[in-house]
Formats: sequence, C-alpha cells, structure tokens
Amino acid sequence: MRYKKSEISVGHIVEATMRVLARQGYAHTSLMDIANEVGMSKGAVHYHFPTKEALMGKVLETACDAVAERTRKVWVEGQNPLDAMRSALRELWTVRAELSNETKVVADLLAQSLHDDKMRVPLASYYRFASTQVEDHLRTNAAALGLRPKIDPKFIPRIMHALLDGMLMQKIVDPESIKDEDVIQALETLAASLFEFIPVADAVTTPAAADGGSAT
Amino acid sequence: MRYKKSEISVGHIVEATMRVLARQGYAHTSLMDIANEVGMSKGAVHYHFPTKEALMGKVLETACDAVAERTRKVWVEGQNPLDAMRSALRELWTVRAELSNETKVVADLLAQSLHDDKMRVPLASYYRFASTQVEDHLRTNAAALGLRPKIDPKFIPRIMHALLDGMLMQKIVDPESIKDEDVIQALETLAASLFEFIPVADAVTTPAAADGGSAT
Amino acid sequence: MRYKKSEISVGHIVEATMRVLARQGYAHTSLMDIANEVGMSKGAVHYHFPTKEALMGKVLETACDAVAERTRKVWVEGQNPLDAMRSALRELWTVRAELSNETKVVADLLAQSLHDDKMRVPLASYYRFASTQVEDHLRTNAAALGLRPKIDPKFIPRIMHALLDGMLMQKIVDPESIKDEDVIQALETLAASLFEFIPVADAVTTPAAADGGSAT
Amino acid sequence: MRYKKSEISVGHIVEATMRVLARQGYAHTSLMDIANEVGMSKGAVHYHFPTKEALMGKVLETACDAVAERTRKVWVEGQNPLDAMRSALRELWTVRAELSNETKVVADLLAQSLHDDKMRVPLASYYRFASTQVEDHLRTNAAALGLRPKIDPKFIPRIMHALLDGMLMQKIVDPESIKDEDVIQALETLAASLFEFIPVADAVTTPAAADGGSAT
DNA sequence: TATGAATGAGCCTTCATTCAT
DNA sequence: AATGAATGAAGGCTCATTCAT
Repeated sequence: MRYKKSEISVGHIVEATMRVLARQGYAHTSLMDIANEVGMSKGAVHYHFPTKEALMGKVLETACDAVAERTRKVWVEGQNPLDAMRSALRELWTVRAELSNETKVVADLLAQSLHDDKMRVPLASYYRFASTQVEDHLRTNAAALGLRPKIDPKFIPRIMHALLDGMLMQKIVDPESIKDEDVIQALETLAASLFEFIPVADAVTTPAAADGGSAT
Repeated sequence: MRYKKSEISVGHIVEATMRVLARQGYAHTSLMDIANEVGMSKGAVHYHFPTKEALMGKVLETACDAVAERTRKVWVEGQNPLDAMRSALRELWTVRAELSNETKVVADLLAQSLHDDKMRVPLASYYRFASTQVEDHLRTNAAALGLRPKIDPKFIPRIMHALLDGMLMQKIVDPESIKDEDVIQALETLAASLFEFIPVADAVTTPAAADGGSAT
Repeated sequence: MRYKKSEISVGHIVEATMRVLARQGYAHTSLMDIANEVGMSKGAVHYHFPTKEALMGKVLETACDAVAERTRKVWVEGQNPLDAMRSALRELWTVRAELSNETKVVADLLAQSLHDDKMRVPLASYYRFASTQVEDHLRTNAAALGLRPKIDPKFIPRIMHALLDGMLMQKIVDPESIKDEDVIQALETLAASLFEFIPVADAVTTPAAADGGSAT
Repeated sequence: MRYKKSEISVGHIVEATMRVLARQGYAHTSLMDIANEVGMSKGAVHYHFPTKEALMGKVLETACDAVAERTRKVWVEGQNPLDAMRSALRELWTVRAELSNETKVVADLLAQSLHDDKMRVPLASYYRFASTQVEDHLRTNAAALGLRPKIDPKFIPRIMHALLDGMLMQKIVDPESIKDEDVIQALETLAASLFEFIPVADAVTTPAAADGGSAT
C-alpha cells in the first residue's frame, strides 16, 4: 500500500502528459506544462522519471498499448474474415477519426521517431502486434470459408493499417476533403477486392463465380 | 546578375534548413543550427525571415513543391491507366523509400500540423494537387479502355497516397518488416483490384478480359 | 551492543562522505551522492545531520583528527630533536604525498574556509595542536643537546607544516616537477639550518660538532 | 573597433567573476551572481563564454598571470641574491597577506584542481614560471658574490613559495596565530640559512668562515 | 545586406530540505 | 531509525528575437 503511491503518481503523470502532448505536441511541450497539468511540482515529475526522454518513452508505450487494445477488441468478434475485416475497418477508422489523445500522441511521436531511435521500439512492436494478430485470424478463418487472399496474408494487416494511418494524415491536414463515409466505403471495397472467393463444395475453376463473389 | 542577392540568400537558407530539419527534426532544430549550416549569422537569417515560424512555413512549402514535382513527373507518361498506376506506384514508393530530405521534412512537419493550423495549408494543397492530377488522368483515359473504377475516381489517388504514406511510416519505424518488393507487389495487386473491366462493344471474351475481371 | 545504532550510522555516513568528498570535491558533492555511497536514503542522512553544513563540519573535524593523529605518532619516538625532526619531516611528507582521503578532504575544505568562518575552527585547532606538540618536544630536548633554534621555537612547527602543505599543493598541481626525494632532502637541509650548535661545557671540537655547525 | 567591444565585455566579466569568486568561493558562485556583478544578463555571459568551466578557466589564468606579475616585479631590482631574496620574501608575503582577490581566487581554484585536471594547467605554469625566474637570478648572481646555495637552486624558489603558500593557509585559518612580523623574520632567517658564504678572494677551505657567514 | 552583441524568457535538471508513515 | 514522496528554489544553458552598426 505504501508503494502504491508512487505507481499512482506515475499513472497521473503519464495521463497528464498524454493530454498535454495531444494538445500542444511534442515540440511545444515542456516539463513545466506537464507538472502544471498533473498538479505537481516539476521536481516531483523528475522524481518519478529521471529524464524527459524517459517520460516520453513511457507515454509512447502507454499510448501504443491503448491503441493496440482498441485494435484487439475490434477483431475478436467476427467469424467470416471478410465481414470481420469490413466491420473492423469501420471500427478502426472511427477510432482514428475521433482523434483520441492516444492517437494524436502516437502520430506525433511517430514523427519524432524519424530522428530518435529509441522511440521506434514501441511503435514497431505495435505494428507487429497488429499485424500478427490479424494474420492469425485470417489464417484460421479464411480458408475454411473459401476465401483466398490475393496477397500474402502477412501483409494484409500492414496494408490496411497503412491505409488507415495515411488517410488519417490527410484528414488531419485537410478535414473537408475526407468524409468519413467515403473513407469507410472505399476501405470496404478495397478489403473485398483483397480476397478471391473459391467455392468449397463443387467446382473451383469458375472465374466468373469468383468474380461475382469478390466483387460483392 | 538576374537574381537579387536577397533571393539567393533566401534560397540558401531554405536549402540549409531542409538539410538540418531532415537531420535533426523540427523539435531539435534551432536557428543557430540553421545559421551554422548556411554559414550566416543568426541575425542574417532573421533579416530574411522575420520569425522562425515564417521560415518553417516557407520550407514546408518548398518541400511540398519538391515532392509534388516528383509526383507529377511520375504520371505524365503512362497511357493505360492501370499500367500507369502500376508504374506510378512503383515510382512513388521508390521516391518515398529513399527518404529524401524533402520527404523527411514533410513527414516531420505533418506531425507539427496536428497542432499548428498554418502548417496544414501547404500540406493540404499538396494532397489536393496530387489528387486532382490523377483524377483527371483517370477520367480521361480509363473509360476509353473499358476500365471502370470501383470507387469514386476522386478518391483513388487519395487512397493510393494514403497507402504509400502509411507504409512509409511502418518502414521508418520497423525497416526490417517492410521489404520494398513486397510493398510494390501488394500495391500493384491493390491497384488492379480498384478497377473492373467492362468489355467494350467488340472484343470481349478473351481470357485476358476474364483475367482482368478476377483481378478486380 | 555497546554502541547505539544511531552512532554506528553516523559513523558510516561520515566515512562515506569522506570518500565521496575525496573523490569529487566539496563543490561537486551532493547529499544524494553521499546517501548512495552509504547505502541509505537522503532522508536518513538528514535524520542524523540536520543540514549539509553540519555534516561537513563533522567530516572536517574527523579528517583533522585523523591527520593530527598521524602527526602525533610521528613525533613520539625520536630523542635528538634534529634527528626527530628529520625523520618526522620524512614521515609527514610521505603521509601527505600519499594523498589519503583525509588529506584531500582537509585540503578541499581548507579552501572552503576562505569563505566559511565555521570551517576554520577545526582547522585552526589542528594547526595549533601540531604546533604546540612539537614546541613542547623542542623545548624539552633541544637545550639539553646543545642545539639552539635560530627562530622562535613556537614558530618552527608552523614553518615546517607550511613548507609541507605548500609543497603538497605544488605536487598536486604539477606532480612531475616535485620528486619526493628532492622534497625530503630539501626539508632535511632546511630543518638542520634552523638550529645552531652551542658547545656545551666539555665535548666540543669533534668534527661532528663542526658538521652540525655548518649545517645550521 | 567593432571587435573591441567583445574584448571589453570579456574583460568586465572576468573582473567581475574575480570579485564574486573572491567573495563567495567557487562552490557558491553561480552564473547569476556573476551576471549581476557585471551588470549583464546571464545570456550575455554565455555569449562570451560557452560554459561556466570555460569562464573559470580564463579567470584562473588571469589570476595566475596577475600573481605572477607581482612576483616578477619583486625580483627585478636586487643585486645581492641574499638581500634580493630577503626583500622579495617580504614583498611576496605582503602580497599574500593582503589577500587580494587574485590570491584568494588562486587559492580557491587550487583546491578545485584536486578534482579537475584542466585547472591544474595554469597553476602548474605559474609555479614553473616563478621557479625558473628565481633560479635564473640565483644562477647569475649568487656565485659571483661567493654565496653557495645549500640545496639545488632549482628547488629554492619552490621551497620559498611553498613556505609562503603554506603560511598563508595557516593565516587564513587562524589569523591570530600568525603575525606578519614573525613570518617575515622567520622567512629571512630561513632564506639566509639556505646559503653558505664562500670568500672569493683568499682561502676557500675554512669551514669556520662559512659558518659565520651563513649564520649572519 | 549582414554581423556581433545582448536580452530575457524558458528549458531540463539538480538539490537541500521537509514530512507522513 | 529510516524511507519514499514531494517541494521549490536555483543552476547552467539554449534560444528566438532585437538592435546598433
């Protein structure tokens, strides 16, 4: 119980940093801002994090975890991989489009990672997590339903995340040009065209059937 | 001399800033660094740009122009929109994967634009330019060849750029996981699936057509 | 247990401080460093010493005592004051030249005493102790052996200590220029020249006496 | 003329630092104190000296030069080395006993040099200068006057400076115990006993004569 | 057009000290 | 007797900006 106090404070600091970072961005966030936001002295912040860098590392990690968690939730339910992917994409886009603090922080620190090696670590493991998670799902369910991915299943989640992240950037920069419905619809069409339908039961060689199926 | 001394100096400053920014990132770049890189005094930099913000604005504009220019070149040649898009994607990815100074600077300042309205302007017009340029191309050529885009042609370039930008982020963060060949192959497959082949009057049932269909 | 826990801890703290001070110097030693060296918390150090100043005072006192103790040992044995002084000087120089932690701390805090009155107290009593101790020795033995000091015997030990301390400073600053043998030889010659030989009644013209004379 | 301004400011800063250092000591002197004393902003001080250490280095150098200069002046006049040494010692002690700012600063930074290699350099060259200067003087004049030093002439100035510095330390720590007249008298006696008198004209082998001469 | 000097606010960090437990 | 947490005042240093020249 004695030692919990520190953990609590650390938690508060990380949360406050997330808010400030989302509001002002890495380049314009000082420890003073953070201390004010968390309602502590600068010294207290340094008591828990020896250096600003260390704090930022922890914050990035936390933000990645939070985003990953949302990603995880999105996938658990679906059965049919195509439907799963559709609804997941819709969810994933919504999560991004809301521009939660965590999303902003990840975006911001991702740019930092261009010049700071250490920042890459949590980001890399986030992408790897998201990638393998979906890959497993596809490997398990797709074949059973006669859906054959047109590209390496390992790459599908990376492609989808890239699409989402890239669209988010455009939305940030130019919100009027990016309507959520357009994005979602485009995403669904794209997702669909990543698979070919291969009827399990009867014939396999009717490209027309595959055509119709995948185009739906 | 055709150019005033001032214009030349401004050019030097912008170039130098591009280098420094690519090297150190916005958050860790000071006017001192820039002045050193140009070989001028800090005062001189301030003579040409009243404020750091103004300089950054000009630099971002220049970087966007440079990137747009490369994008433009990539599209001019192609005839068949599908082939054009394929080769364009390959080019666009190569340009990004090289991580030129301009690319880095755009990525870096894009993150800044999350918190700085003014920075969004040149970025927005870059995306709009890239978007409309390709849109025009598609509108002109696609129909003539019996290719019908499955999604709003206005959106296709945005999707493609999103894909490229998003993949670039993953490559920055975790280079080992992103092989250039994989990316290019995935992009081509995706590009292909964005179009349906609609048999024009005469030539119809060639297997090639069926092929195009299944590739949708 | 004979000693209270508190006394033991105080001892540990003082010892640790001595080590840290010898290693880093007063100006670059923080309570944190000391707490780390003792293996205690900063709070614990403050429990035993209300203030950093108080701790430093105690440390200086201890260091002075330690140095004085070594000085004391050096003098007890000899009989002939001249011989005693010779061997003592040799010893005293060796002690200094070894640059023990205590020696370093005394030297360091001596400089502090330029600006901090309280620090002067233990240093002053160290010098007084060293002075009176030797003075007594001289007063007792010198006359009996027909040796007459050329300068006030009260001053002789101060002179000798000054010489030793001053040489030490030069050795610290420029070790290559100060060879221990040179120092010792010079000190012995000097010590000898501080006394005149006064023939006592009987034994007179021995060459040894002349020798003693020329050494004055 | 334009560039002189910087030199003037540098001069002011060094002078002010000397005053503050003499007043408060190295360990308790901040750049703020210095900036206040010189009537400039902290930034201005950093403009001229990139780091506190650099400033301190320059100050130590200046202080050493100042002290060396006074030492130099003291020696130029005298003819007879013994007389010269006597009056020089008197002068050197007076200079020290006044505790000028330069003297204090040298004493203070000398203690720092225990833990900071760079500080040793100017101090070492000060001692070397003082040493060689007097050595030359002795070599030139002593023999001509029939005075033979009892110890290596190279070492005489080092011994004398050690004596002076050591006495100064005692005076700082315990002023009441160190009377200037006592010091000077002791120094003269000591100086005298460092030489033997060897009559040039007639016989050289009379130890008695040497005895009388050196004892004077 | 460009420089050198100076400013002052702000930054990250350190530190002696306090206090509840 | 000792700890962990927190404070707040400096501390050294950086930086965008100003200005006389």
